[in-house]
Amino acid sequence: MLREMKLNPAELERVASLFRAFAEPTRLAILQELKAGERSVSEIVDALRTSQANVSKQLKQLFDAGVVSRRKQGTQVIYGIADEMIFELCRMVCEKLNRDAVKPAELKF
Amino acid sequence: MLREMKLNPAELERVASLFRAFAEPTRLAILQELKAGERSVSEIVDALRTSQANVSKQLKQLFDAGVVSRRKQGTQVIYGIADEMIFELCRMVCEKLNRDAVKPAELKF
DNA sequence: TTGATATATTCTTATATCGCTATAAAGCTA
DNA sequence: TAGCTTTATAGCGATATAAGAATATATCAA
Repeated sequence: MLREMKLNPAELERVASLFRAFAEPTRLAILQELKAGERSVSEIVDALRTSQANVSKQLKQLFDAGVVSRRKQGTQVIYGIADEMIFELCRMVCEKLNRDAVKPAELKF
Repeated sequence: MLREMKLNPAELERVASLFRAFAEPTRLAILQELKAGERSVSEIVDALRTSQANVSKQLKQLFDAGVVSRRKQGTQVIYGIADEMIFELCRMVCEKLNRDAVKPAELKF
């Protein structure tokens, strides 16, 4: 028997919170880098155009949201995707944007 | 031939912007109301625990994001879901939260 | 131990946004 | 027209957060 209930405020906040992890261009850029495979923080910094401190901070948010995983390797910290559903989400969002757009250029995460 | 490209900053901002529409509990609560069918603004206000001004503002954000549709009916404005993909997104997010959780209570949008 | 490298954290500033109150605008109806 | 209802908007205070600069922490090498 399927429940068809409305989420309470606390549950809505948890859902909103996970969406919030994807609601920022820098974090999406990080996820794009990790799509090809695991990366150390400095590799991500080199690939993006922002500071190491900022990358570290955004990675922490992604980690706390359960979006990325990490492991220490000597002095480095290697980050990876914790759940592939992330890319399915991004794909669906891009598809919607492409449907809505007046066709400027197709987006594909 | 499938493109496997990285989105540029402007494209990432568009994707982030759509995620942002879902990154707020009040807007999710509105979407939950609309899940059962079209609603006027005042019907939504009655269902939620916030002001008419706030509902109106959040509806505007959802509308601008292409998430809800609207039509005037006399003095009322009737809002509805513009794209059912929304619920698929919410479903996937809830499923991930349920996977991650130490099983407090299953979420289902 | 000293120094170098890699990552995280703290502090600060700037900006965005949530929600409130008050008000405006638009459409009915008497 | 006047008054009522419905919705939208403007202005405000409080809070959140993105990003930079500086600093702290940890690991490794010499």
